[in-house]
Amino acid sequence: MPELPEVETVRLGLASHLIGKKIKSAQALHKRATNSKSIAPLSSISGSKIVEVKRRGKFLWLELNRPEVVVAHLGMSGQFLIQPKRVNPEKHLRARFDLGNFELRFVDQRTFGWVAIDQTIDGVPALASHISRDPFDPDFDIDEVATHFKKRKVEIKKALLDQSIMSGVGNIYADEALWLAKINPLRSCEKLDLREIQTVIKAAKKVMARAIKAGGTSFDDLYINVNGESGYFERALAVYGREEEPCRRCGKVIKRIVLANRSAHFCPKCQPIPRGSALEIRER
DNA sequence: ACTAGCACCTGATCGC
DNA sequence: TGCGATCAGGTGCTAG
Repeated sequence: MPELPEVETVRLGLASHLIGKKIKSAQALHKRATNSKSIAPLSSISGSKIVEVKRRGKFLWLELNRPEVVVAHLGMSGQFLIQPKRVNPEKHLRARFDLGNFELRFVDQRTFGWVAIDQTIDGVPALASHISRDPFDPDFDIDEVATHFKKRKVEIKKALLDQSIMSGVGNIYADEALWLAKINPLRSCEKLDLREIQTVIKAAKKVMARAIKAGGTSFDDLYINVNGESGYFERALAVYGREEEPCRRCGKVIKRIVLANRSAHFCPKCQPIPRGSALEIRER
């Protein structure tokens, strides 16, 4: 569920509540809550102090006053909540961290999310070492990333979802970025010129920056910030979830197709279907 | 190195 | 009221 803007909203919330706090104790409450590659049980960080909260793409981690980090991925439905201790356990509570006056809780309906204790390599948790930089990383190199995209033979939307090329973009913001860039999701990476690829990358950064300002996209209570509040970017979405509704730019009806077993939404006028694609031949 | 396909879960919704 | 099919914001692993 959560993509970069939602994870960044969570990171900001965690940073404001947790920096400088001491973890009295920590425990996992579900067998899938701890990533199988965790180098130690959550309880091993008892007594450590939280120094910083970091993010790369959709991966989050807490830096401590010791070499290990607490790394987490929210999967499709994970959430971190700052809660008074007296609040009853949530239905899908998977792990809890005792911070003294309050608790940090990891809640996750679908259990695709996880937390882990990990070591870092060049400042990045080993569990996230295969994840490329996201567009907000100061060392993000747009020329290098555009060249990487250009070498791929898959549709641009599939490549946007590949976190090893560029991280942070998920199904919502891939569709939104392509709409903003006026590029059809079915266009092949290798047939796009570098200028078009750069337009897509810049559009992805722009739409995610706007979403961060709005506190992320909430369709329901599966995505909420650390205080339990929803983000309000949903009302700004141009194509995602808007099948059969008018394009906000040209008025044409938004189409939905299936790509890589997931929904893709686009405006057939603003984002012309590539010549020769199966979809284009069917439409002729 | 790249790609497709599936597995991993719970819950909401929809058609019958 | 029930029941199966389908869908949902993601990623990791496998085989080719």
